[in-house]
Order: sequence, then C-alpha cells, then structure tokens
Amino acid sequence: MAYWLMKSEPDTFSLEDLRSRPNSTEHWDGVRNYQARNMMRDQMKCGDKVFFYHSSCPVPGIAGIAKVVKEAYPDASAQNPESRYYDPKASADNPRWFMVDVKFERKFKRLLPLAELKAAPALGSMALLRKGNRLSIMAVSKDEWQQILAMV
DNA sequence: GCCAACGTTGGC
DNA sequence: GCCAACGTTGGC
Repeated sequence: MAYWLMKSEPDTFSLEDLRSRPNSTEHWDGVRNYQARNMMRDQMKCGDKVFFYHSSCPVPGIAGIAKVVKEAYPDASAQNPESRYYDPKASADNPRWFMVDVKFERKFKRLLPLAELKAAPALGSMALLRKGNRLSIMAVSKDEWQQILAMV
C-alpha cells in the first residue's frame, strides 16, 4: 500500500465536502498536470491512503485522510466543453486526462498546518515542503506518513 | 495583491 | 530542439 497527498482548495472542494458526498466518495477530476496524472494513472491503487491537503486558504495544511477506492479511468470533464476543465485535445479515443475515486476516511481532530510541517525536522525532505513545488498530487513515504500522524 | 517557481505553448 | 512569452499555483 502506498501513501499520497492530494491538494484541494477548500472553497472549491474540502474534506467535509468529500464526507458529505454519496457514500463519502468522489472522483478526483480536473488534474491537468502530466506528472500528477501519471501518478494517478500508473501508481495509485485501491486501498492507498491519501492526506487531504487544503491549499490556497487562510491556514493551509492537512485536514485528514481519504483512501483510493477506484483506480484511474478517463476524466470525462476533459471532454465536456461546459466544464472549466475542458481540454479540446482530449477525446474518447485519447482521453489524455485521468482521475481516481477517493473516499473519506477520517478528519483530524485539528487541521495540521503547513507551518508545523515545515517546522518538523523529520520532514525536511518531504516533497510538499520543497520550495516552488506546485504539484497537486505527490507521493508520501511511509516514514513521512507516520511522522505526520504522530503530530496530529 | 504580490511574486517566485514552474509548466506549457508555439515560433523559429 | 531552443527559448521567450505566457498562464497557473499557492504561500504570504
């Protein structure tokens, strides 16, 4: 089983929003970055755990945990001209973009702020904390996962 | 709102 | 294949 971190803007889609979806499950559409797509398409497996990260908000940080419940399949929003994620280069033959389904697992007792993650010596090499990192999906090592859980 | 850091696009 | 211009992300 692998560990991941996925970013979402809580104004758009928060961990609470995920919890309130039918079966607490939602498809993770709108990823339009090849590195992030490749991780979803090639590496994310059912049962993998995901830190749900709130970005672009007053206190960015990890809100809780979700898990992968459906492996990669074409992101239909790429083929929908009405969607803000529409990509004219995507087609049924060549969907170009993919998504997975994630299910709410639990919300932390408190949001774990980015500032605290930055201050933790054990997380010094974490991808999330690298300067200029803008990937919306990234791998988390088992060590990092456990360190972070111990901080909540 | 600012700005650094990237990723993508497209002309050549 | 290079690279400038542009767009986006996301913390602050």
